[in-house]
Amino acid sequence: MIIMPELPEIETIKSVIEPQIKGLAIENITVNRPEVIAQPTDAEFCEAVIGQAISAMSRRGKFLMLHLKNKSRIILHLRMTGCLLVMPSHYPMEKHTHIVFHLSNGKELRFSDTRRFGRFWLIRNGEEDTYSGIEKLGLEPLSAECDAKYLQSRFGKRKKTIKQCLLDQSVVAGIGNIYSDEILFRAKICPARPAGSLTAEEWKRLAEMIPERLLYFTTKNHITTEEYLETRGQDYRNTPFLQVYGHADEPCPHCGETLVRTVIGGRSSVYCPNCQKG
DNA sequence: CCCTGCCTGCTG
DNA sequence: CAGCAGGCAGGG
Repeated sequence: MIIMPELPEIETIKSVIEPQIKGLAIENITVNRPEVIAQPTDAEFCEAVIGQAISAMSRRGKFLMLHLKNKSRIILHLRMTGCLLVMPSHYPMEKHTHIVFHLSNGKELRFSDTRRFGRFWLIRNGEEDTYSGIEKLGLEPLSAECDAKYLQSRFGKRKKTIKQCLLDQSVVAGIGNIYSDEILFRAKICPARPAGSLTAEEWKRLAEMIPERLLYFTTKNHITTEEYLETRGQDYRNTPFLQVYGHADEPCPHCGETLVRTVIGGRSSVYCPNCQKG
């Protein structure tokens, strides 16, 4: 199943890509689609990045960052279909490859993106990032501060549904449409519930299930560098473990009731009407 | 608060 | 060939 990258997938990509590029210099860049570079211009981006070594890679929410030796950083967001691959330069280029970083070991870091929603930003040392949106992100869902008290304080008075709240990156960063459904299923909360109606017990279960599910699916995603390359970074291995997303009209894995698909905030949502009572 | 635009490929 | 998939910005 093709799924869009959320926190567990971004973690997977980082864990596969970082060891392959860390310490290498970016010797040249090929930009096939300049519009993929959102800030600054593609010419300035290349000028600032070429010759720099990559010191580390990190994740924040669904963003990835390449930290360069001169303390500038490349920020990227894969959005729906973005993909990073490290390949020998003679390997056939994936369709929709928009940016290629030519590395000092002869390999290439390639960014491909079918739907072309993914974006790159370059933030120079000392420059404030007012561009990428990374500064507007809320808490990391795996951090200790992201507890029941925090969730209730930020969401507890909202009229919108709890599902829409979980997708609000300015409160908790990294959850998308798939894992919001998976988290709410385990927390036994109907996605259509107004956030303001959740009980103390439900906030507690939700706060527990957010890191539990994200870590679980991150673990299930584990893949070797070779397997990642063979599958062109398209095979997220945790999909067989999804309990509700993609399983509408199938029996609930917990109670057997038929799972229901609805639309909440314009997003396809699947839940169990028995386990997750409205 | 909700809606649209951005994109391509897959499905019915 | 219309409809859908969904992250996020921007606008009404």
